[in-house]
Amino acid sequence: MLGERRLQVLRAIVQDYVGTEEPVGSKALTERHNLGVSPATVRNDMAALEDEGFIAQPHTSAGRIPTDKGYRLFVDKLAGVKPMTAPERRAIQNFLEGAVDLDDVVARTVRLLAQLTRQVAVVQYPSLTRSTVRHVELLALSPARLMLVLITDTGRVEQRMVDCPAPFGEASLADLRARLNSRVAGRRFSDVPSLVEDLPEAFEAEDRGTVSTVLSTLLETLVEENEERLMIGGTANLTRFGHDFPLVIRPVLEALEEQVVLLKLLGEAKDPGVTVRIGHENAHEGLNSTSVVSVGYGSGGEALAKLGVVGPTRMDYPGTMGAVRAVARYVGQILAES
Amino acid sequence: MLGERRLQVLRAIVQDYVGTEEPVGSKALTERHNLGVSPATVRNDMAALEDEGFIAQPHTSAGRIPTDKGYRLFVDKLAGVKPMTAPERRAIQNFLEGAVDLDDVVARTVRLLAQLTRQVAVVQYPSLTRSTVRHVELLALSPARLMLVLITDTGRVEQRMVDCPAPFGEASLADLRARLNSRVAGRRFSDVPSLVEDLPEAFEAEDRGTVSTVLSTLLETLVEENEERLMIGGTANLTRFGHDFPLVIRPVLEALEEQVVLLKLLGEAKDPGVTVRIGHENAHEGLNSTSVVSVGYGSGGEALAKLGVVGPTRMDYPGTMGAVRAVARYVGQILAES
DNA sequence: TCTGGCACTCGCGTGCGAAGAGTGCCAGAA
DNA sequence: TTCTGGCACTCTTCGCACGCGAGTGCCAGA
Repeated sequence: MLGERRLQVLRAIVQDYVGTEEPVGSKALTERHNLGVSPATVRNDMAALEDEGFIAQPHTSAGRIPTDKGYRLFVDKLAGVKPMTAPERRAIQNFLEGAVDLDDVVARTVRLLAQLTRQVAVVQYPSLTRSTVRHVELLALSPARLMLVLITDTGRVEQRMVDCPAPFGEASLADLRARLNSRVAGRRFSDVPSLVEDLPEAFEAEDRGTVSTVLSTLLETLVEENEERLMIGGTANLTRFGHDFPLVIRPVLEALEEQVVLLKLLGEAKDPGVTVRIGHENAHEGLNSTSVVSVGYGSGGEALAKLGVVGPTRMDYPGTMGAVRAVARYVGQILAES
Repeated sequence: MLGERRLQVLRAIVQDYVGTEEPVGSKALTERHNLGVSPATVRNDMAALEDEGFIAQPHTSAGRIPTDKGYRLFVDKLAGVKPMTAPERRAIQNFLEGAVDLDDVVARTVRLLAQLTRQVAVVQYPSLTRSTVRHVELLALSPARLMLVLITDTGRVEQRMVDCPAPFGEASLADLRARLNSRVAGRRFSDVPSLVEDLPEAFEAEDRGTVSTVLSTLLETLVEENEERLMIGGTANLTRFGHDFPLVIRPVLEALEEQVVLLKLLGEAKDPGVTVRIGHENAHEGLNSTSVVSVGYGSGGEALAKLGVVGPTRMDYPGTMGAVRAVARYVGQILAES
């Protein structure tokens, strides 16, 4: 069992280490924080904290640095979420409000998060399947070639080419478009499969092949694997990683290039609030020396997608969590308005 | 005036330095390349090359490394473009052919270029204004709110919200959509402004305000500044930059984050073929120790946009130029098919 | 349970010397 | 005139020893 003062010592170690990037010793601790006890006492506490695995020494005769477990305790018990100041909130709102379309919203969000947290920002596009259909458009490019365009209420647009098995008349096209929209507009994409399955039956035999092809293209587009997109930014902040950084930065950059990895990373966070995954808690090996702070965002109650930042385990957790939470909130508002 | 052998010496220096990443000395040169002369002779040539500014010594008693001017001479006179091998060409084609939409084409191109050249890849989306209009769609989201969707023949889709000054009936909407498309479909986006300027006159007075609003939104979307988008990838390759890399990588990452900088960078290259900008030839300061190899690509004769790579000045120019040229060619084909 | 003291460890910076790579220059050969 | 071998010189790099200082662990006493 850890006493109250030991927790204070851990908190002080985390704060100092995050600030100075250098192992922190007992003397420095007593000087910078008025713990009311002597360095010797702090040393005893540190020894205990080390036994429990919350802090470690890089080598004998150096100060202590927090372990992943130590950061975990800090995040869970010792620190809250630091709320944004009013000017910061205004700045966020102003910055996001100028966005002209969804791509722009996402791009601005990435920039904003990267600037606020001074870390690498990751923003997922709103999920297709969890959005609702605003409109489905079908365009005839040539008699046997269609373009299918899906538009969500969040402003996301997906388009696909469809090669028809047989020529498809303008009248049939208009018919299909109208039927399709009357069935699915305003409904959730996840309900689309069941809403359209009997649609071919409403058409003449000669058109059924094409209708089926269109529908299967539509359904393929909604498959999990395709629907997830994301944008990252602020990679220049990786250079602030630390002294040993050439070794660390490589795998991180590689992981960031793999969208699959990132999507899994964000997907793992089930918590409705801000989720923090520290160091080895991240399944991906290249990210073992990073922490990921993420949160869901959405226009209504439900989360449409996730956003977050990736940074060194040695990061300002309260501030980062505050920034991530605030940005998510405003992005949700912006999407609801559009 | 430089003799033939001196040029050979320069070529050998560039090749060795690119391979080994280490300053190359006179002895090593004579051993690895059979120049038919002794190290002493090579030393004299090197002294001459140094006087002319083609090579330099990092410090006395080290080998020579090429200067920007040296690379420039190498690229212009001493090396050609190394064509891709047949298997490489097949791999490129296979990789690009699986693309499902334009975003996918661009994303795949970026990955491909990054893998082939092992450098940072940059791909610009096909220019809007230089494409032709496939379709313009107008959707009523609410009585006074429209969504404008532009689709190009390269598969690019742009959407914008339009807030109407007055409610706009379904019939007027269909009318506007039909008139708009009959005027601009199949035409180049750059011609759109002049094609639509008298369109409001065809409508009732009460609808003219809305029509004008729609048109001005349309024209704004075509403004140069908005129309350029790009995607980058392969930033993990920056870690292969060199030993001194922490200092170099930072400004490069920062420059890469600034789309404006990159767009200017690509825009500067006027050459119809592969363009190489070496070190200080790049206007942007952060990129002074990098070279940019770029080329235009397009479905027809005209370049729709640019793509290229950013890497250390110490790069394999012939190979990189070959890869960039080949990828551009295949991307052009893919876009022409879609 | 806390505190002051003390011996101990160990990383880090510094200085020095040897080794090695590479150069510039010169005199002689082709 | 051009190339070549030889030689002295310059610097960088590496290994090593040394001292300093930060920080620890432990112990006896308050």
